[in-house]
Amino acid sequence: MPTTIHDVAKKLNLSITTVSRALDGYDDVADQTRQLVIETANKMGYAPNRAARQLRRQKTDTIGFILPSIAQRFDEPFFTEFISGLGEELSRKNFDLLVSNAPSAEGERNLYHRWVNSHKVDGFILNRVRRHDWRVNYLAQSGLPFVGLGKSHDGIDYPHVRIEGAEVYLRLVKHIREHRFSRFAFIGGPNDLIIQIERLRWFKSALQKCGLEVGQYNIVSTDMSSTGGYEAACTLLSGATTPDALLCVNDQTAYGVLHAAHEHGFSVGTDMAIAGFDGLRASYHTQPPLTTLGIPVSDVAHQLVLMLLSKINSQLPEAREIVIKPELRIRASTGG
Amino acid sequence: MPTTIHDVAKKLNLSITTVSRALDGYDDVADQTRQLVIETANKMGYAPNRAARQLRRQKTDTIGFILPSIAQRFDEPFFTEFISGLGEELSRKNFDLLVSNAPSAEGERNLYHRWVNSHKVDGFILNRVRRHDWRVNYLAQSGLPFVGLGKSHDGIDYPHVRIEGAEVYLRLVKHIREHRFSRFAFIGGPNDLIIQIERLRWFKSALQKCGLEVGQYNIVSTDMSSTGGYEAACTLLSGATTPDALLCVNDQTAYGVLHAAHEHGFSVGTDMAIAGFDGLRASYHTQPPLTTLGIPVSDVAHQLVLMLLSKINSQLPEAREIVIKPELRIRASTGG
DNA sequence: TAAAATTCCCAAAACGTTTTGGGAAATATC
DNA sequence: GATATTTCCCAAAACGTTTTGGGAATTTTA
Repeated sequence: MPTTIHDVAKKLNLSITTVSRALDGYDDVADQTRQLVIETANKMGYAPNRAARQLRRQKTDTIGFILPSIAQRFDEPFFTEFISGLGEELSRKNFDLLVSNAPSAEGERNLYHRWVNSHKVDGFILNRVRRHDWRVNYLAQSGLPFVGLGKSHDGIDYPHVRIEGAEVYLRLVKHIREHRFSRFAFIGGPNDLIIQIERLRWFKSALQKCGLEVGQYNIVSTDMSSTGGYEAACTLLSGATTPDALLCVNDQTAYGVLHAAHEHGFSVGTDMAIAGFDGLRASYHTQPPLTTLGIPVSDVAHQLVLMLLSKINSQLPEAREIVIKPELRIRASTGG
Repeated sequence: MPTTIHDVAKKLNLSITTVSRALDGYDDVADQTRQLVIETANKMGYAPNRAARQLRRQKTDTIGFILPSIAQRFDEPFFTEFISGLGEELSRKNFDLLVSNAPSAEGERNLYHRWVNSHKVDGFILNRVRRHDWRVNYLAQSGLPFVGLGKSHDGIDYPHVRIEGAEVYLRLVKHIREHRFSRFAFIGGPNDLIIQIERLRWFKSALQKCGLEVGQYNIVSTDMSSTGGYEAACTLLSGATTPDALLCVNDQTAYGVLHAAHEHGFSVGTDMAIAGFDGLRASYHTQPPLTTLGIPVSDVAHQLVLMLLSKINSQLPEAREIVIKPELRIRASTGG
């Protein structure tokens, strides 16, 4: 049986009110008393019962992250880094992180409903935002605070982090051109994903600025897994005229593409250029090391947490949008 | 304001007791009434307030997982798969998963204390168990249920999953020998980690059975990250007589080792054999694809959850130990 | 028909906090 | 010396459930 506030009060012959207020730092308790309370509370190993506090305060000091059901496979290091970043910042603020992964689209919906209705979290962090995202609409209507990595086109205003990669994408394409690669292809993800929409736009725009054509057939769609990338690249590289510069929507996809390229006998970096997006740590150790556009995943997670917490603690808008520019990391996979 | 049980009761002119019992499936409420209650509760979007229920029931329906502080970098796909497995099984049982990552050894200790004292979780799942593990001692003494992946040598009995890899390790070594590799080295992790102890033992025993010597200098210790593996391999491969068969304590380490091998001009699979352990999905897409001993990470996580829940719900011992044998997955990195 | 058993429901207590609205003692002000 | 102010503390209510211990109808049994 853990010690309760009653135990502490009894031992000191004080009321539970005083103990509570002493620990919470109210100024209507004598310094001497406060010292005593804090000491004995520590000595007795007292920690407030979370459920009782939540019930009384009507907040949970917990925020929720539900892994989107598109990422069924869940083998993406991106999420590990992201979740880790969330956890870091949250624990610094004495908040907890409740995670769950949705088994299906329907299951995902249920999870959100349950967590909202049963008051389980004070707010949500969204990831893999879609063009029209029911989560955004649902949460906005429910009134629960939330922030997102990416902004949906639903006309709803919410604090978010946005990646601005147009400029750096142009630099990437120019760099690849300098190494005499010219037949570009884009290995993308689901079409309604914000990151897909944006990254594909940057790709197209960069090619255009370099005076290159991009045929529709050179833009393929995957589920953004390594296997998805592998399969897409296999078909792409089996055609008569094959592309020689494969730009991927994320690093994960690029891993599969690398595999396929090797299997088809290409020498990546000389015969062919391959690049990713995200800058996962693992990308440094691929063979050859992968050129990629690095996003400071942990920082992004930190920022999202900070935005969410300030939204929770007050209604003040603070920063509505944080813009982050990726970093071009040139490695051997594009000729170095 | 979410709807409470009072709202439902008032709308139906029933007592909250009856509503509560109807929803909980007690048999002292008329079928007709129950139907009505369930219907209107659904229609009103009622979900029991978690905090209130927890407070009254004295359980949280939440289990905790704290990422060990050794894995600071947190970029290991192993954990993503593992956490995902935990989440899957838990949500199936209507439990939640609270995660946190410890910033330091001290921070880790504090987290456990806080979660235990404030009654935040009904149980813990341990990972990266050490030979002498304070977590095991602390939790056992606190009386909170817990299970672990691996068993510490503290003489404390707790339900756990154990990997039994001696036999399959021998098969791995034999396979590598058949491809004419003979100078073995082991790229391991911290010395007091159970997985390091076990895997190193299997390594040594397999070599012995094949009539091979293993010099002490051919066993190196890393932090089990890709970078750790990279650095260890770099020193190893800079020596006068270099090993030609590098067996790694896990896949993550092997990724770095692969990188180092390529950098030193070796052709992995012909000049040199490299193998991992864990069977991460990503290992299929390395160059060359990595030979590894596969562990069904999701299954392991499921089993751990089941053991923990049965421990929580009753004191019955059920299964005290589940033994799992890795699967030998031969790929090109050891000559195919 | 009376007693016993069953069916269906409910009022009140409890879980462990925080917050409200004072109130007694000590100190300061006139 | 009397009043006003400050200092320090506390009893009780509240948060939204679940559980306890009946109790009033209704049905069955004798």
